Amino acid sequence: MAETTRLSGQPDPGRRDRIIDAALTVIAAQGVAGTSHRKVAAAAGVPLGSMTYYFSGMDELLREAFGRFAERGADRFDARMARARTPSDALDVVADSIAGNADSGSDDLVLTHELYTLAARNPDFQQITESWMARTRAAFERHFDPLTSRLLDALMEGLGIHQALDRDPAGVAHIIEGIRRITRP
Amino acid sequence: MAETTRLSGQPDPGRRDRIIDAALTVIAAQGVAGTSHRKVAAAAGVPLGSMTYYFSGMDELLREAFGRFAERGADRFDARMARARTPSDALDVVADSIAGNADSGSDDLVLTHELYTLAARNPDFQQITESWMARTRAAFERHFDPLTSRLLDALMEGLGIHQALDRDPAGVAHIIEGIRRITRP
Amino acid sequence: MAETTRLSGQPDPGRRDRIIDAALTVIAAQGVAGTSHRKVAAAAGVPLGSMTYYFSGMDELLREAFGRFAERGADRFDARMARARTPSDALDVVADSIAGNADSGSDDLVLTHELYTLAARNPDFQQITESWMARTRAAFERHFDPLTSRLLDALMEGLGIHQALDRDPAGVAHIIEGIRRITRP
Amino acid sequence: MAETTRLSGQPDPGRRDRIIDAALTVIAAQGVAGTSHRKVAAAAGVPLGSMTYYFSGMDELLREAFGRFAERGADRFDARMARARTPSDALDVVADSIAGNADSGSDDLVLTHELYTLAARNPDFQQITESWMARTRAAFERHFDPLTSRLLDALMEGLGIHQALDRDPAGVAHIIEGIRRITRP
DNA sequence: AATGAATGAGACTTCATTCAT
DNA sequence: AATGAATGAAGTCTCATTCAT
Repeated sequence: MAETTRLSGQPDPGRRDRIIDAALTVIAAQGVAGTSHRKVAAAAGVPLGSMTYYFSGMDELLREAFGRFAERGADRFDARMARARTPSDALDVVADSIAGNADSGSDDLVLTHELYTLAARNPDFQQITESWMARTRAAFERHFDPLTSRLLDALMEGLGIHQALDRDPAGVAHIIEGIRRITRP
Repeated sequence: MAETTRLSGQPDPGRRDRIIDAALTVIAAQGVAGTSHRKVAAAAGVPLGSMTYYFSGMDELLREAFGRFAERGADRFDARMARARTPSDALDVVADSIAGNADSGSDDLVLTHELYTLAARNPDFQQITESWMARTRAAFERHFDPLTSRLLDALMEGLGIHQALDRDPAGVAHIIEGIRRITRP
Repeated sequence: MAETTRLSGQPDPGRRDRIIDAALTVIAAQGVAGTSHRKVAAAAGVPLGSMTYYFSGMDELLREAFGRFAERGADRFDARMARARTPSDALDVVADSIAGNADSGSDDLVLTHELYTLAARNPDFQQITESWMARTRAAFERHFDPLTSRLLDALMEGLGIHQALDRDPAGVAHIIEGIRRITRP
Repeated sequence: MAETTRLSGQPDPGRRDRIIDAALTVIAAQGVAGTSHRKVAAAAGVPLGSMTYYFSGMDELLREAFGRFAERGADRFDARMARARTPSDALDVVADSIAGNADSGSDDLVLTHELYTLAARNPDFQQITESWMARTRAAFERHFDPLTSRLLDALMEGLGIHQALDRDPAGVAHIIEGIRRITRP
């Protein structure tokens, strides 16, 4: 992970970014509960002292990390929806997204839940989920009316979660049937 | 919380239960990440040493606490669905359940997310969510076919989450429309 | 280790003995530093409460355990020396005893050192080593004069220790040569 | 033991060494079984947190402490043997060394036994005793052939131990006689 | 006579944060 | 601007011992 050896005291413009990415890695692996300055510093290959130099504390680090995570998720979904030409294409994208959650230990899934957990208790993080949700719905609204978009978003969320937590997950056919029903006025 | 002074070493049959309930209280307030033996012991009004006397470690405590939480949730939902005489009654129950999530800081919501977060990484907790989901679906299947039950469950999950994380949550009318669509073959 | 299930409160005459033997097993495996009432109780298959019922504390237990260990060691050596008919036989016994220490992790070796360590600091245990030494010398004096016995005992001790701690231990021929020299006036 | 008050966070180059020496003091007084981070920290006059800052755990501390102890012992013996001009001088050194063990509670004796006890079970410590023994023998081999050196070393070891554990220890005359015999081919 | 229940003390360790450099 | 050194607080856990039964 450390590219070239760097002399102490040399400027290192990307360092803050690297720390944020390392934080996401550590959180995915050990959970927010198991994340510490030390572990993140080790994962990022930076001295421990950097942690409180670049971030006021663990909270700021978590906020930035999950902010980036949500933004990336929204960007990705946005891009895929932008490529969809017809509502039918859009539904395929949704079905694919849900089916992609299938393996329960994926980093994305884990991080999503960690974020929701923080958001359930803390307004700072709720703001992150709120924006993410808004962008997802906006992406839907390229193809569907607002109510349908909202319902579709909720169904996707619920199916995605169950997909991951279920030992006998729904097949693609069932997912498509759900999408079909919810998008039919 | 401590009723009568108790002599050292005296049996206290309800103590284990009290600790589990206290754990849920602490988790709801501070999250799994912020939960410690000390805090739970203080909340339960028991000495710190009791914690590892009754539980092999924090893990066992969390497992028991969330197991109880899930069971209670399933019992409650089961009971409400059992009282529903017609599919229409059942849908009312679902709509009520979802709308009940409205306040984002509710203990139930917070605990649910904490549980999902654990389940996303740990099979022991996944087993808890799995059973919960199974019981919820069984309750649905009193009134609907299996596929509809599964979709309804997912929609309820997704709407519930968004209900809580959304700053401008869906109104009851929208929820009902969603239920209507998903239950219509 | 537990033979037949025994009802609580039933007399169990051998229990004290079993605890002492279990203590030696635990000490051999984990050292005095790693020995606790709990571990010994578990090894002996008796309730924890028995420990302080039968023994005033860890000290008494250690004293009894090492007392028995030393006695057994002395008995064994005594018996072997008693079977020796000539001084030459006796020397063979000594050589065999020393060579027997070869594997450094043997229980006897470990326990011997644990005992010496206690004796180096505590008169109670010094009394145990003192008696053991006295019996060993008495066994020697069946065949040798007191001074030779004493020297032989010391050489046996030293060779035994080095035998065990040395990665390239002395061969039997060297041991015999040592015995030859020390017994020659 | 703490000289001047020191501001929190200030470097203190000698501290690691002081902890190691304090550890030896505590071990000599209370045994490995009775040694804890707390006690060593108190003896060294450092905060408890320093213990795991400087040493990965108790094991590393013990290894370093006994490593230093053995090295010092070997240095001392080496120096004394280096001053011996003739084999006869050398034998005097040996006799003195053995007689020096006379008081059973001496720190050196106690520490030696603690070390042997650890070495009997743990290869890391066996390596320490092994090097010590090698250096002792090398010192002997300045004056004697290898076999005699080895036997002499063993006799010294055994006499030293018995000297300490014996309530009626051998007099110097006996010790000298032993040395005389073992060095006579 | 014997023990299950319980706990206070203390074990090791991790950690976020401070501070002089 | 950046960090290595250091520490107090708190974490989990083990333990010997006490006591009512």
